[in-house]
Amino acid sequence: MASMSDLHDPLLRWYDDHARELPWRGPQASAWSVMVSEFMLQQTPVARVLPVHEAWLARWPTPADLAAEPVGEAVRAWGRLGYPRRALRLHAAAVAIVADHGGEVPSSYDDLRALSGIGDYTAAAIATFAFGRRHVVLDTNVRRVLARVVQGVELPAPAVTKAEREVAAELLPLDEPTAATWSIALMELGALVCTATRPRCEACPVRDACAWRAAGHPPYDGPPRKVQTWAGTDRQCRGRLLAVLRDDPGPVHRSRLDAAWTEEAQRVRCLAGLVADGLVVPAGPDTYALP
DNA sequence: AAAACGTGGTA
DNA sequence: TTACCAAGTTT
Repeated sequence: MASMSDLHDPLLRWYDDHARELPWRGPQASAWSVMVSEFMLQQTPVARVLPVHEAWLARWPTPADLAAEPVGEAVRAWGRLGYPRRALRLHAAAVAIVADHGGEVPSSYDDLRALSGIGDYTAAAIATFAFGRRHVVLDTNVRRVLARVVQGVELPAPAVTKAEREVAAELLPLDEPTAATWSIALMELGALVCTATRPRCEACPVRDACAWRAAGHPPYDGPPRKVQTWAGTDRQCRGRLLAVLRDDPGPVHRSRLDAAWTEEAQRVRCLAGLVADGLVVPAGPDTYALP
């Protein structure tokens, strides 16, 4: 069993030396900037978030700025980040922040958690990284790092377990600012060194305390991890249809959507789904637009 | 509790 | 080229 100092001191020191400079990090970043980044980073790599985040903050520097616009503008500005419902939810969260929190991003976990699009991870992340609160921040990076270093396995279980949460809670430093740095350092290590494939163990600051390394890097042997299919799926169809709307300034005729996806039954079903989700609105007898 | 939900980079 | 993966949330 590794002692606390075997992990904490080397990792905190490593973060101090190797942390990337990102626009949503550091004392100059607003809570809103942090919140926008967390929405965009849900399942989307940093490199693709960077330019969209910058444009977003330039256009909507506060929640009130976004809340004042039609939600369709948020969907359009979301661009090709993927999972466009996140844009809907971010807009809804901005509206709620104006209505219920005086236009300021709330600082408590519970208030954050109550906003649309904010689950356990994002609430903890915003409370921690924007406000310095002390919460367990358990994202895919942290889970992987702890699975390896503490549990000695290559990858964590498909879903978060109680044991995992307990390990993370025990390791979280008591001091608030240190807890925040610890969490972001764990995430950074997972993103840069302790990666899902081909981890750079030789560059790892906690390799001497790593249970997975000590065990000889045994391969993952848990339940099979499901692979997302893509070609021909509703997800791809929805993406195509929404791209047509997004790339055109005004309402578009149904024929434009028909041209984007040949299989009719699926196209009709997906368009109905987009409308039901609030990502698309009928704008006339045969035209559609962003909301 | 499992499935749905986008997109593009990398090996 | 196919497979895997990327700071999850919702139903």
